[in-house]
Amino acid sequence: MNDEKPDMRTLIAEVSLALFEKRGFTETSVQDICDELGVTKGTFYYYFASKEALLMDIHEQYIVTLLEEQGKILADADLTYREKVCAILYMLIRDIEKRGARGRVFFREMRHLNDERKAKIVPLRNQFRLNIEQMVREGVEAGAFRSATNPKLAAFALLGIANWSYQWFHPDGELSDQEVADAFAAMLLEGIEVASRDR
Amino acid sequence: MNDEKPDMRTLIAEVSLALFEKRGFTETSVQDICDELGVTKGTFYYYFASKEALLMDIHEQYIVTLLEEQGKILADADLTYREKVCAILYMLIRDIEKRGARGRVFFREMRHLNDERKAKIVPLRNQFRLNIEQMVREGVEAGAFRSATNPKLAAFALLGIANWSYQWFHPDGELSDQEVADAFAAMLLEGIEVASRDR
DNA sequence: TCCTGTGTACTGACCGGTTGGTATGTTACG
DNA sequence: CGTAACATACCAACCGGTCAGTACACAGGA
Repeated sequence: MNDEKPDMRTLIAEVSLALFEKRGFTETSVQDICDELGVTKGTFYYYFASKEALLMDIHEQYIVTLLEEQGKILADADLTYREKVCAILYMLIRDIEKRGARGRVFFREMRHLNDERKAKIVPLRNQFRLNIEQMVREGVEAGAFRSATNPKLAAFALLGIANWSYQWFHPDGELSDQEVADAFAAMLLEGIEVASRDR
Repeated sequence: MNDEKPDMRTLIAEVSLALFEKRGFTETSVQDICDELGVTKGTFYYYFASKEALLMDIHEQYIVTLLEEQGKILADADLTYREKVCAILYMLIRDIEKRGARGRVFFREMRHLNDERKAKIVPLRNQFRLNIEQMVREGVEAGAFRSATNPKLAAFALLGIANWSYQWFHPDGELSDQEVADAFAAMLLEGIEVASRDR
């Protein structure tokens, strides 16, 4: 019903996000944002205390949503450890299409938050990684993953593969998000080498 | 003998690199660089045509050296495909210690180059990836890697794993660069899952 | 040996333009 | 009539970059 609620604050955040992604945080002036919306700086500072507060908003929203989605996957008792790896990878790759801009801004512009604000975001970001690490650890204990697996490094590898996709993956390319996620999961789970080892 | 040749141009580049890494390209003013060196802006612009020209210098030096090193590894006929994967990974991880600042600046600040300059760097950057892709393709043909392997995605996975390390790896941590590289190579080559599939 | 010319390396003052941010109106509406 | 939602005008600080001028080393001619 009330589908159209302009909500200037949200509008500012959305437009800013697009500009931050395209040109970067520092390279986007408050004036640029206002020009894009056809308002003046008075409006901006009526809704946000500072340019940095706006950036904080974007960061908080992104990581919190991400953690929620991850939580659902990891808590799902019906999934095997293999399926959890697939699901996390798919979630991150698909994410590029869904909230790619948010993700790119998140990784690239975090350093522009002041220390106090960073201290709120970084633990959340780390939590995301630690959750994966914990899942791998349990997978090792449950016998699903090799005993030689270092859970910490496995988590970093998974995140590296997924997050690096932000640099090249386009949803309208030759491979779909699902295909890419599946291929990555296969590599991480089974490796690319033909068997020539004892097991 | 003539070990000590101050060479102001090199000095400026070194100091700038450190500042760019710490604070970012845009956030580092030419004045900051000059203050650090105790010279004036006139000196800076005597040696560099612009702030961006300096950034280009840093980029060019980095990617060219990297491509050279990679070439040596990939051209080495004595190495197996497995060893080549290990060597590339080790090269990139060890690189973090050796020229970590250069690498971080390279990935983060490339967008501040103008189109013309980017057109010189991007192909070199792509070449690095394509070389890995080609190596994987040959490995598949030679029967060293699974036939199901997508060389393009495998190259992206390898680069993702290695390049993401820039975000967390510290050479003085609990794991050495060699250990990390080996563990990553094992994951990519053999996977983390225990065998439960047909092959 | 002295004088003079010349290029290098650098200084310091300055430019127009932009920045994030603010103080103070003005307007529309409940 | 009061308050929420803006507009307007402005600020000091800073930005990348320019430019005329200069200290000094060194070369060469007399």
